[in-house]
Amino acid sequence: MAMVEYESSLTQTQIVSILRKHDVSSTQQRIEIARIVLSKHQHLSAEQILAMVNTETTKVSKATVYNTLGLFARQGLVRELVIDPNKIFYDSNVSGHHHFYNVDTGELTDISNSDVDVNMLPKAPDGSLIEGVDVIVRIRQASQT
Amino acid sequence: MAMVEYESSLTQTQIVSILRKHDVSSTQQRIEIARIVLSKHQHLSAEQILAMVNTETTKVSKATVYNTLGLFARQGLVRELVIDPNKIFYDSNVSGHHHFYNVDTGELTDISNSDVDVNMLPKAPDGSLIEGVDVIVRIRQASQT
DNA sequence: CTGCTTGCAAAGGCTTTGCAGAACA
DNA sequence: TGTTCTGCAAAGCCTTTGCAAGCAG
Repeated sequence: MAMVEYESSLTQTQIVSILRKHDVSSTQQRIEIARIVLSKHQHLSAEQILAMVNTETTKVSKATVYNTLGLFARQGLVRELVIDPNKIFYDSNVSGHHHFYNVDTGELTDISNSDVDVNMLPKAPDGSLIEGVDVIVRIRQASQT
Repeated sequence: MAMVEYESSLTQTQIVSILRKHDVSSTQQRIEIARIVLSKHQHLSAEQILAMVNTETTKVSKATVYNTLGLFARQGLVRELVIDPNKIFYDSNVSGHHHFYNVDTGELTDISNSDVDVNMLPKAPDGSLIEGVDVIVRIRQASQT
């Protein structure tokens, strides 16, 4: 009773397929982590993922969680969000979108890409090319007066 | 010989005045740090600032550099840039502008505010208000083929 | 003088690493 | 069976903190 509640339910087979598509070989632990991270679009810290994974059946060590998340990020399965000075957030939504960051609560909220219109005039300097654009809208609790 | 080369030269009096304007009382160390940080628009890590300050006459401890930069940020003298997972950059350019971030080199370059047109459609959720918008354009070395 | 500031070093939080045992193909 | 992966704990990096001595007004 009282089991996990994922929004989208990815089958083990689907997860394995996704991992393989990103050149990540499947292991029990990676599947568990992927299940948490990929099933739902949200922003989780390594610490949170560690906790969520270990609420479940399988126990995964801290080292493996960190290493796996780093691997996932390198392989493009998740996106690393660097917003908070002392925590990396992992976002399974790899497609272009942006974020509200509540500086008071540390809360992170999605902004749909279509809600932000960024007209980039400058081209990347030198011989560099644009890889992505992150827009972080820092918000703060409005004073209730 | 072989002295420092600051772009704009702020006099001690000017620095003191700026600090005071931001409710920061003046001390020898804060003035030294401010001289480095405020004289020129650039992106420096605490580590770099520590090194630059201690190249000079006055020696400032690591703790004081970190604490002072935190203080400066809180008082609006500088802006903390959270872009690199394991380093905070301090930007003396407090006015609205954005950044190129070269993921290969870690290099940070300014984008003038006028070069980016962000049309923010979504309003901040709840009773929150927008404090600022950070746009980070991740760039990467173009493959020379 | 009285309080704020500095500095040293130790502590702290997050993440990475080394290496032996375990799991996978 | 060979290779890759996991896990534990220790190490590492950046930053913060505690507390005594020092400087500012």
